Amino acid sequence: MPIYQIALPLPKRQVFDYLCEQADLVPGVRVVVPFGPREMVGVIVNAVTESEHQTKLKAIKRVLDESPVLDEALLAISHWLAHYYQHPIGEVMQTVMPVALRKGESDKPKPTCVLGLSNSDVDELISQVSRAKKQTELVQMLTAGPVALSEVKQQFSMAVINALLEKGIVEKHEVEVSSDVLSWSVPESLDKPRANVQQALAITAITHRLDRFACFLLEGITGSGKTEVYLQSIEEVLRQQRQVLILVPEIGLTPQTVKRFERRFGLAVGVLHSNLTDNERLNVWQRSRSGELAIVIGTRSSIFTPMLKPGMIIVDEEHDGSYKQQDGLKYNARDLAVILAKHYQVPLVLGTATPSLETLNNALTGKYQHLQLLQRAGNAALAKQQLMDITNQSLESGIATGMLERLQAHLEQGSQVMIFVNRRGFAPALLCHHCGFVEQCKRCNKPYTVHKSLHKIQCHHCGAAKAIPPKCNECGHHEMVTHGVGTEQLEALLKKRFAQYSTVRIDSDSVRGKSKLHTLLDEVNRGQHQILIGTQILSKGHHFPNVTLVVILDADGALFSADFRAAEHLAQLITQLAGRAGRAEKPGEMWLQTHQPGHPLLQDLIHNGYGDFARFALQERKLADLPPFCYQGLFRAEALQASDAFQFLSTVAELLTIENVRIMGPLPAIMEKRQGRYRMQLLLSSPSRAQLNRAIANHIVSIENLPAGRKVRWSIDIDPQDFL
DNA sequence: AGCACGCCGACT
DNA sequence: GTCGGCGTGCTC
Repeated sequence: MPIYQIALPLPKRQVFDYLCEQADLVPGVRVVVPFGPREMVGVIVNAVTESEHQTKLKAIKRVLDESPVLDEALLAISHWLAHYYQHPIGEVMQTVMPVALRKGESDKPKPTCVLGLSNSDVDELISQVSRAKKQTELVQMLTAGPVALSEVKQQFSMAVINALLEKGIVEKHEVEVSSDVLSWSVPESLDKPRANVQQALAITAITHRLDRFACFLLEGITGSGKTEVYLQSIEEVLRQQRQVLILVPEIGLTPQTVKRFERRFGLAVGVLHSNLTDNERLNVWQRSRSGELAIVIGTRSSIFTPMLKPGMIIVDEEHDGSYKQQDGLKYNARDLAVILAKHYQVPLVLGTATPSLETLNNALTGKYQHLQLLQRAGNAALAKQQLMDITNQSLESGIATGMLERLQAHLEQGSQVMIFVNRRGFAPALLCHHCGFVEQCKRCNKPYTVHKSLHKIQCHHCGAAKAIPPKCNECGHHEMVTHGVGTEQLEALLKKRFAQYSTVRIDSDSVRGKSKLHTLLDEVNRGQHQILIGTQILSKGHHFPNVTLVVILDADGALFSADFRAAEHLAQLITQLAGRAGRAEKPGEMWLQTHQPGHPLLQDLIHNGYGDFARFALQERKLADLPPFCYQGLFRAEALQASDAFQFLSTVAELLTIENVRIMGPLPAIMEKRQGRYRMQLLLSSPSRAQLNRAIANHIVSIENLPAGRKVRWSIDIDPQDFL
C-alpha cells in the first residue's frame, strides 16, 4: 500500500507518514488524517514506499481533493518558504492556503445565487410593483438579464429584494459557475493619458519582453505618474490574455484605487483586504485560479493567490513595512514576489518614491533594472523642506513659538496646515513633580501614556489601562505632571490657540474603523478643517492639496534609535509627507523641528532629497557591515523568567558557533519586558546568506527539541525588520 | 499546537 | 477521601 508524507499544521519541522489505498494521490492534495486522539486536515507532500515508522502507520481517513489545491507554483513556494525562513512546512502550507481551505472546505466554487425576472413582460411586472421606487429600479436593473445576488445586495437592501420575491416578480436561482475559459477583451482605443518620455521608457522596458523574469525598481517621485506606468504595462499583459497580481500596503487599498483599475479596462478586479469573510476570500482565490479575474489587487497575503496564466506582479510602495508579516511565518511578501516572479518567468515591478535600501542596492548593483521617473506631472508639487533648530527655543506643547506664528500666517492665507507627531495620547509619561517617580506598566516596565480625554493612563505596549492616579504612588504628593507631547495634547493647544479654525486629529484613537478615516480625510479635503494633527496614518496614500505647511514635531528620536533602520524610515516618512501636501500653483513648505540641525543625514535629506540620502545611508551601512551588506537572522525568546529565555538562547548560540556567522547576544530585546514576559534575542549575521541559512538549518531540529525551550516561547525571524 | 497522563494541594 | 493544578511527552 502506498505511503504518503503529510504536512500537518503543527510547529514541528517534520512530516507524518500515512497509508492510503489510493495510489494516485499527488502533492498538494488535502486529506483528513487521525492524529493522536483527534483529526486534522493535512496536505500531501510526497509519496514514498518506505517509512521509519512502519509499525505505527495509520490510514488516511478521507481525501478532500480530486486535484491539488496547492498548484505547482504554490507548492514550490511553500517549500521555498519552509527552507528560507526555517519554518515548519505544515504551518507554511496553512499560511499559504485561504482560511476556508484550511478548515477542509471544498475548493470548488459554490453555485452562486442569481436574481432574475419571473417573466419577460417588463411593463406588466413594473405595473405590479406599483409605486415602490426602489423596487421599480431593481426590476429595471434585471431587465438586462439575471444578476448575482451578491451584486444586487450592494445597491439594494434585503427588504426590497424580499418584497419582490414574495410578490413573485423576481425569482432566485442557483447557477453553477463554469469559468474554465480564460478570455477577456481590452478595448482597442483606451482613453489613456499620453506618457511622458520617462514614463514611456519605463513602459517599454517593462513590456519589452513579458515572457521572462525581470525585476524592475520603478523609482518615481510623488506625482510622477507611477500608476500610469502600471496601467499601460498591465494593458500589454492583459492583451496577451495573462493575469496581473498587484500588492499594495495595508492602508493603501482604497475603493478609489480599485475603481481606477476597473474603469480603465472595464474588467472585473478581484480585491483582497482584511475585512473580507473567509468565503469572500475563497471566492477571489477561486476566480483567480480559474482565470476569470484579469487583475487581483490586495495586501500582503494576496501573494498566495493562484493564477491560471500569470503575466506580471506589481508591488506598490515596495518600502512599506506592512509587507513583512510579524508573527507566525515571518515572510516578506515583497521578497516572496521576486521568487514567485522568477518561478512564473514574468516581470516584477517594485514601485515607490522612497525605495528601501535593500531594493535600492539591488538596483544600483544591476540586479534589478532601475527605472526612474523624475518629472512631475501636472498638478503635483513637493513641499520645500527646511530644518528648524529648536535648541534653547521656547516650546509650547512641543511646538516652537516661532512655528506657531508661521501656522498663524498660513491659516490667515486660507490654507490648511498639518502637524505630525509620532505619539498618540496626551503625553508619553506621567511623573511626580515632587519626587520624579514615573508611573509604569508592571507587565511591560514602560511608562504609561496619558489619555486626558478618557481620564485614563494606558500602556501602549500591552493595552492595559487604568484611571489617572490622583497622587504619587511613591511619595504620596498630589502634584502629578505629564512629560512629552502626544497628538491629544497638541490638539488641545491648537484648539485653544486657533479657536476660530477647526482642528482635527487623525490617529488610531480617533479613527476606530477604516470608514471613519476616509470620512475625516474627505472632510479635510472639502475644507471643513484647517488644522490637521496626526501620526503615521497621514503619510500613506492621501493627498492634501490645500495643505501648505507641514510641521514634524520631533525628528530627533529616529537619529539615535537602537534600530539601525530608524533613520531610513524617518526619511521615507518625511519624503512621503512632503509629497502629500500642496500643488503646483500653491506649493507647500515643510519644517522639521530638531535639536540636531547639523546632523549629516538630515542635512543630506533636506538639501539633496531622498535618493541622495539613501545612497549616503547605504555607504554608512556598508561601513557598519549592516544589511543589505550582511544577512541577518534573529532568534527571539520570551519567558516569565528572564533566565529561562537567556539560557535557551545561550544554548542556541553554542550550537550555532560556526565560521562566517557572527553571533550577538543573548541580549535583552529593545522592549525588554512585554505583557509580563521577559524578552531576549540572539542576532546572527553573516556575509553569506547561504552559510547563515545552512548554520540554522543544520541545527534547527536539535534546537526544536532542546529541553531549555520548553519554558520559553521562541521563534526565528529571517531578515528581521525591527528589533522590538 | 493540542491532548493525555501523572503526581501533589484545598475542598464538596 | 476527590477535583484540579500544570509539568512532560507524544502524535505517523
